[in-house]
Amino acid sequence: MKNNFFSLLKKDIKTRARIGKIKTPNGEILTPTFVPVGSQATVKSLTPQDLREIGVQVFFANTYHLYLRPGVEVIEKLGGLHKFMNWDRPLMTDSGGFQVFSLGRKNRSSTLSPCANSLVKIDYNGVTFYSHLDGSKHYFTPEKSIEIQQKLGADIMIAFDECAPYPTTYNYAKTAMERTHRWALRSLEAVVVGRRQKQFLFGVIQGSTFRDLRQESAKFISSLAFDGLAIGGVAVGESKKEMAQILDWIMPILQKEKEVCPIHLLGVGEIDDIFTAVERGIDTMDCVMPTRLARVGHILAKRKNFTYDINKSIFANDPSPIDKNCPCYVCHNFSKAYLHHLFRANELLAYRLASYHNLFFIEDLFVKIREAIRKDEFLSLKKQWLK
RNA sequence: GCCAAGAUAGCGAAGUGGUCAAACGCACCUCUCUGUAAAAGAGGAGCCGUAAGGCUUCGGGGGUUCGAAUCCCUCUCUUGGCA
Repeated sequence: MKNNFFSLLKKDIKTRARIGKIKTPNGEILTPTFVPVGSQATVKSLTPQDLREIGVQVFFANTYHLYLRPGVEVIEKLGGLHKFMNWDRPLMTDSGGFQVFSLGRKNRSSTLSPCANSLVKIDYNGVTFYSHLDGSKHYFTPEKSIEIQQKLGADIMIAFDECAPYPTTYNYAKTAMERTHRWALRSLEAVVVGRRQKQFLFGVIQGSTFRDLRQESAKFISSLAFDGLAIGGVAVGESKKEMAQILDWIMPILQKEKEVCPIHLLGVGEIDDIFTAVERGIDTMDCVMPTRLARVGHILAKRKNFTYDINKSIFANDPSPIDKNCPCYVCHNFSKAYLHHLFRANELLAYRLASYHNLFFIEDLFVKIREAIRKDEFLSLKKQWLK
């Protein structure tokens, strides 16, 4: 089964896990895969060459960040995002919706509605927000987000949505979802085909932790002419059980309504979540986790909690690699003691080596996952990792 | 040898009669991080205790005072200057 954009290569016989291929003007993406986050047109501390070595197929830049700095015009003049940062593989841009809402939520007690504080004002048309850089006032609409994303020129764009906070009331979740739906329609209409090279657009499903809302959202968004689907509003504070539940509610609907269509999970990426998501049919997922943890010295490894803190003094004299089972460049060339030292000394190489390894670890896991699905062994791989 | 300045928790450095178990920075310890305002953030940090609280601290010793890191005497050491 295939269309021009996405093809399904293999379905797991026991779960909804599947292997697919996304075809973009800048190359193909074999799924399931991880999408590292590089909001400011960089996966922090890593070069495009590093990313290639690691096996990164696609990463996730951000409309909000790039719009505020350096500005869309700058990137447009310099030939678009790919050229600007010299990344010639697939690229996604987030709509900026998440930032507008989550950054505005400065006061954490005001979780019921982002409007409870003054930094963000939502109206029927869009969102007024203030720059975290200089406090300047800006207005985003679905059309504006799409316009920026088209100028940036990523292969895959995300429709402008409202991510309701957690916890929230049923009524607010419904309001945010309905707004997301209206904005989805407008996002679709805003796309100017042929403006740049072909860009694909993903619609976002919302509905918080409410079953009927999630299902309604899944049906509505998948009924539209999006190239792909994205699930938003998860990993925002709800339990892992709730997140799995949400996927259980909506994935069958999405896969039925839009049979040949990639499904992205927004903002999820802890190791157990990866299995949860892939098992339910998720094709791509982005997350800051591996890169953010790396920068504070939390090293991913196949052990309890899948992470440990290289800053701990017990590693000061440890000659072993940071992950003895990992074939990556860092694990092949440096000791725990060395990385420990780099972190203690605040040396820049610390962030780079840790980020390199952590991303490699995740990418390598996805290689294993794809291999397992191919052999119908996904569940046994999962069992082996999450015992 | 004389004169001057100084000695505060691992280091640096506030404090100059009570609100000081002692600011602040670094280092240290613990925890947190899921569509990146993140090379971040929160907390701890004399000793005992989960806590309430108790006990011992501001170079050593002695004194004044209801009360001293803070005032006085003395010793030791450090740093300048003069011989």
